[in-house]
Amino acid sequence: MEKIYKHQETEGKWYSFWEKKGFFRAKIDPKKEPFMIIMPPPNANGELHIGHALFVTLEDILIRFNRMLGRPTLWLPGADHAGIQTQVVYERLLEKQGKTRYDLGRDKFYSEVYDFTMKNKATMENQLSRLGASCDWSREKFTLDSEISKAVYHTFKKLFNEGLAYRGERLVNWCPRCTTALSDAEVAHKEKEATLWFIKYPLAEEKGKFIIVTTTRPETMLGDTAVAVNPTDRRYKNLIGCKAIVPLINREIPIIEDSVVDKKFGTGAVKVTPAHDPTDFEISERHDLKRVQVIGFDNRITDEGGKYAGLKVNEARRQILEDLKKESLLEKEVPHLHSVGRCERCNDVIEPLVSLQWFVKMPPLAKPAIEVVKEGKIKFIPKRYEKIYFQWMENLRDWCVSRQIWWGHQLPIWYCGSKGLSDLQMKLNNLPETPGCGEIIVSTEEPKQCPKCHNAKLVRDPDTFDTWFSSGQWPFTTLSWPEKTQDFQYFYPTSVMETGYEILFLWVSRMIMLGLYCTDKIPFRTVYLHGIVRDAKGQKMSKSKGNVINPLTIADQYGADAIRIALVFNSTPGNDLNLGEDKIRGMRNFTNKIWNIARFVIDFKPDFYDHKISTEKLKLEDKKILSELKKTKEKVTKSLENYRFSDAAQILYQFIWHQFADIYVEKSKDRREETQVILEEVLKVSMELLHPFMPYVTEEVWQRLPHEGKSIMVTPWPK
RNA sequence: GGGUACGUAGCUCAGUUGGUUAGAGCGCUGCGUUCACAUCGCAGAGGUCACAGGUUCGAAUCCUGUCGUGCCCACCA
Repeated sequence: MEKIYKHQETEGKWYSFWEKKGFFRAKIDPKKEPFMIIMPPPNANGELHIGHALFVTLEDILIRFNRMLGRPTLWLPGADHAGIQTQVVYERLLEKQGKTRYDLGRDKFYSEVYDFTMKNKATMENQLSRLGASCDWSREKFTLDSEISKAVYHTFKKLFNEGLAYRGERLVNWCPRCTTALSDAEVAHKEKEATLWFIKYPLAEEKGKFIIVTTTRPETMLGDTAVAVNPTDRRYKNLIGCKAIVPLINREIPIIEDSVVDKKFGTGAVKVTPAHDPTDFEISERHDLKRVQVIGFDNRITDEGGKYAGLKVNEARRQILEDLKKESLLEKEVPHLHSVGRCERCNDVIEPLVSLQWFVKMPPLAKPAIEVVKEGKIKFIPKRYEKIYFQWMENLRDWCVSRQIWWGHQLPIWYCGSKGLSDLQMKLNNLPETPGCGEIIVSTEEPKQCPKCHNAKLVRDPDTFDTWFSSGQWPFTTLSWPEKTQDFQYFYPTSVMETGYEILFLWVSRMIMLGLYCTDKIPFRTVYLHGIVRDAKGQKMSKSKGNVINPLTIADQYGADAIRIALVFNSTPGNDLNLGEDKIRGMRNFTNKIWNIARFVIDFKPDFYDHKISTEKLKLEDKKILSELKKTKEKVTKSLENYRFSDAAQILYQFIWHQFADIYVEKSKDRREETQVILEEVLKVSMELLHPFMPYVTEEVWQRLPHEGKSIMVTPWPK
């Protein structure tokens, strides 16, 4: 054997060996209890990053461990079309060529993005393989596969028929850059230093007197339809019911009372802009106020804004402040810290706007989803995330599932004639007006005509589903639901959902809700949440900081085994982990240590030695290493059963390096004929225990030792 | 404002229901290469477990408070 272990030569060899032998393919055995993980489908719009390497490692450890335990084991891989994110990525590529999606048109854009996605998907599959992912490629799925789409439509139809999906005009989070509505979960709030302006609104009845309101967004005053104060605020008691005048546009608006107003904030009087602020929208519902939309979907002031019409929001703000100053209506301005919502995908500032969208009612879906966790039917690791989950689930607003983008599942909704569409949809998609009765038809297949008026010219809703609406059904759509296939019957509910804590709300909660709703069963029994991989100093990895560790480059350099074990060594569930090249190098050294123990054991060929361990001949050191091996077996098994990957890895590291190599191997040197069989046994079992963590080097060594069976991968877990 | 987590060796972090001299990796110091491995070995230094109280026979671990840090959520006009 060579002096140095060459991962470049072994890794590819063993992966294709395993694949050819069909070891990744799950086989149903009704007599045995299955183990199954649905792989969180990576977004097919780029390459794998270190976060993917972490999930591959954790899931592959669980999969290989359970497979060796003899359970029929399925790890189902997939890829996500990742709606908005992919569309943003592709639009940025187009931008470099000076183009927009509108230059291509919907069909061409879709097919280009499709090709782009397929290319990325193929790259990622290759990268997953390189990391040793022992998933069942024969069952691979993509979120836009036709059966998956059908299942997604089926679910929506069910929701619609049962009154849980509805269309409504609501205040939604609007991303001007993506030109789409977003769900609450897709908006990231960040604190920002801003200004709080105090603006004088003249009183209509008393000349020369004012009520002073405070705002961080003076430009929205164009859409003010009231001034609100707290009912218990004595300062304004006799103004309630009076009128104020919105400066610059001279609109007369009522002064009203509403308990949502905080007396202590600013002057205690707030301007109410129902069309552009969630709180104000609610006030308008309580007081039946008009909603004047002054900011358009293009982020410019609408015609309602009088002389400011057509200005961009920022320009309008500057102009309005200037004009207010001229009229001496700007009382003062003070620095103010407040949070601004941004689009999670493109980072543009979110504009709350009223628009007609499709929603899914949350409370009826959330209730059972809370119960199954409370009852312990689904367990979270670590447990503290259960509390975070409850808090979120108990305060859910209805879920806006329609997106005004082109990349994704187009809504399975048809309207009889264009009047079913909103003005926004007509404009964004440049659609012609067509006659019809306006009937709404939700169907998994294109309907031939309107059931009401028999009009055959139906218009399909141009919007697409929120990506998370389809991925929220991933645990069962991948198993061919709603058909009750053998795979579905046998493997569902799945065993573990292993994913990052950052998508607890976006994804995990939706899977639980939709899983229960669609299948009447929990989608998985355990939720294991991992943290974010940071650099050696705990900084978030980013291209601009130049501290990104590319898992594939690192795997080339140090081996997939090294990066895998580095990712679990000394890290804990639910917490972020720091990873530097030093740590990976250290694990490469561990790989080489294993290799050299193997050289010592395997390259020695005594003329004769007994191939069975005979208890009478055992010396103290032999007994010691064998009993340590036994303890190691027990501890590693227990740790893996309890998802304590780091413990298991450290136990093995300590045992192999410090007890086996440093002590026993040294002591064995004087009496090789007697110890050879023990060396072989200890090494073989060590490899088997380590295999889930470091699949390649363990296979390479195992194959060179006396063994039964074809591969370490399918050998029984040491007892 | 609410929630949650963290503060342990120079650095990065483990430490599962409280129990003997508190651990690992990297780094550091000294010595050592024919004889598996310098991607190595041997020996070693280094911590009042943020701080202050409390519970206990016993606390890094449980409780209360203080200081500091991170993250999440929220209708912070």
